[in-house]
Amino acid sequence: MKHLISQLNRAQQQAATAQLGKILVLAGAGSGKTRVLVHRIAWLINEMCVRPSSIFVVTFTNRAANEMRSRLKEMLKQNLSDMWIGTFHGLSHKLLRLHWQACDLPQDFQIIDFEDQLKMLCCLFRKLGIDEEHYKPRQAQQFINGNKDEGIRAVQLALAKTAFESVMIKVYQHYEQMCNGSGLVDFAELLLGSYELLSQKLDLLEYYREKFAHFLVDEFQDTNIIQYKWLKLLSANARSVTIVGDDDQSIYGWRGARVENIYNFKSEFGKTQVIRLEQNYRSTETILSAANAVIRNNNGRLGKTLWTHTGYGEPIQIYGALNEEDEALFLVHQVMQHRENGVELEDIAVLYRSNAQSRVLEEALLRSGISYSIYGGVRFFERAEIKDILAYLRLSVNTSDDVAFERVINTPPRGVGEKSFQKIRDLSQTLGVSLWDAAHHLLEGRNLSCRACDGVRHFILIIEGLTEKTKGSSLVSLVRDGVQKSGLLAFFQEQKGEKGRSRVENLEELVNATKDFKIDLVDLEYASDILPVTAFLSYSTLHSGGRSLNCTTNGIQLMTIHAAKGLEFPLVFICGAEEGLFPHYLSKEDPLAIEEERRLCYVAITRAMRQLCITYAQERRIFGREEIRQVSRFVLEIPDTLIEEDHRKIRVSMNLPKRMSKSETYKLTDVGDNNKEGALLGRQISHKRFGTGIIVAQEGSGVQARIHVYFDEVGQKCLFMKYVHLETI
DNA sequence: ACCACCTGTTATTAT
DNA sequence: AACAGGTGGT
Repeated sequence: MKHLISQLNRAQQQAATAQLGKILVLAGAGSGKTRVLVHRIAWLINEMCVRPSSIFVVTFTNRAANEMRSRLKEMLKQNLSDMWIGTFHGLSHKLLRLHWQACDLPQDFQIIDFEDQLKMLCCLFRKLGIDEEHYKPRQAQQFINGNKDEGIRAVQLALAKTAFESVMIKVYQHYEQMCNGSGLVDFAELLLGSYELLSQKLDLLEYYREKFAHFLVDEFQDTNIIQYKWLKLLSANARSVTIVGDDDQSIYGWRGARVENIYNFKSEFGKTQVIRLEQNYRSTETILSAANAVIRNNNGRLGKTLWTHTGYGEPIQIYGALNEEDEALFLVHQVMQHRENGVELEDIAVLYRSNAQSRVLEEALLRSGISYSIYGGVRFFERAEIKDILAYLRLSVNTSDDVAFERVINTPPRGVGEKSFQKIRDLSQTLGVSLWDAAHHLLEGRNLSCRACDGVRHFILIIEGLTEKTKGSSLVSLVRDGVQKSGLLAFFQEQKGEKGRSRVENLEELVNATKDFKIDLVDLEYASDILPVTAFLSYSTLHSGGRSLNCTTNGIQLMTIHAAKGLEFPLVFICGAEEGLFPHYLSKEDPLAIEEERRLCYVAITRAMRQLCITYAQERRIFGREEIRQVSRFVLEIPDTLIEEDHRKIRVSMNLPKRMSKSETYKLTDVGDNNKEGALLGRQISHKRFGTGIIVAQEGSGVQARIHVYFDEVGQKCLFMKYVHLETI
């Protein structure tokens, strides 16, 4: 152990070996916080004789939890299955599974994702006859989740002051009933439910307080109100609480996260030892200075400045592309060049603000033959065909699951159309029973058309067949059965083209995935009587993040900045650094939101170890229309001295993207002949206000004629020929 | 009931 | 540019 500890720096050692009690570790990006946490746990076990079963570790992502567990296993070489380690949601889920009876939940309750939740709310809006012009289901979703994140139930809400509020409260109430009736639990409910469980069943609370004496929490700046209360409740008698966080990396305010939690920790938890980790081991000085320069523009920080002695390294490269296709082309170009210089593709990451940006980049990469993998986006378990088959499985364990019923009663089409389904819905409402039961009643009542009757009957048989299999057979054979008997496989096989093929492939991939699925993946090994399907279904929604199931991590990696948090790469590209995109236009009104965007930028920059390249497009297609864009303010906050100045070489040598060259009004030819269009390209010119520059593009004709000029001093500008007086040099 | 086609609408970020 | 929802023909 001494040997292990000696590998840490002073501050890290201090944190890892601190005396029991409350410890707040302010850990800057790349300062080795995971390392500290792992060593701290190892220290507790080895030096303080703490039993693993009394340790409780909370992280934010499954990835972080897995990494920590495997690092610990390697370091300690002992069985750690008694230690509770997981995400807030994962651990809450575990509590609910273990104590489902005390929570008044059905044993096979299922977790619903965002999409399911929204569908339920849409359904509810129709049922309650709410005017969808004025009130949107999306707003209700926000309202409900927002309140749940703060630990507030519908009944606890203050009386409505506005019409809007009263509608929302009504929806919230009905939504709760609907979830209870169907045995469904949403993400926020996992936390709220387990919080209420602990605060209401005092014997359980006592038990867990006794059991867990040591708490460790990662990414504390991202906790929301209910997570904070949950933690506080559980750790009231703890002998040690170690929290790690960085207020500069708080990027989940929109999900209810409160940075204040980290500011108030000292006063709330009592005597606290604060340790700062400010030495960065990840990035070059250049990258770090850029990050520091950007984040300095935020107010109310706890304040810390990262330093390193790894040398300056490469300057930060900035590329202002003509449009998003040019940006993608540039990326391809750069990646190829780096590959020639011996950089592994795995060491390259491409980060962007929103998922929609990935498409153009993907297309360019695909054309160039550079392999890549994408993290996030439309994730595997969120694909329509996968959710369809999961809906069959959900019904097979719980026929009250109305969302699942609604999803697949007529997928694939089996003659139960809108009319018939409405009958089922009506009956379910008048009798106050599930859609499934209503369908049963309706069959007896002979109120359906022949075709619909056959369809419903067939559907019921499929589900009942699957239910039989949930007990005896293996998970694989159940899923394989579901894929076939549901008719989904055949349905997709008949679909022509790329779409149908990929859907069939995905179904096959799902079957394969179930082969090596183990219950302990869900961390539920204690809930021994849980059905394998239920465990699998829970896993599928809780771990929906992450790459598609086949873990091909070769090639460059594409992901949103949010998804990149906690990761590091030798070479990082940040794409779409434009006003309106990053910072996002929905954030620009609110100064606090802008600060969060800036923190996001800080996170993005600090992912890079050796080299950073930032790109933006001067024109981008938004809603199909081309819009002129401006470079992100965050880029302007980076000092010039850190930035590579000579962009011209790249710019002029680049081919123009196909969208441009196809267009009639935008022809480009060799430089040299003044009579041809595009002849001015590459010419050096001087402008009385902007100074000297180089012409990089030319478009339009007559009065519309304009040129794009890259000026040495002020960057790229678009100028109308008829207004400017230029001099060629 | 289902399919093909048309039209208006529209988007952060994600456990 | 993509997508949900509506329309009209089979």
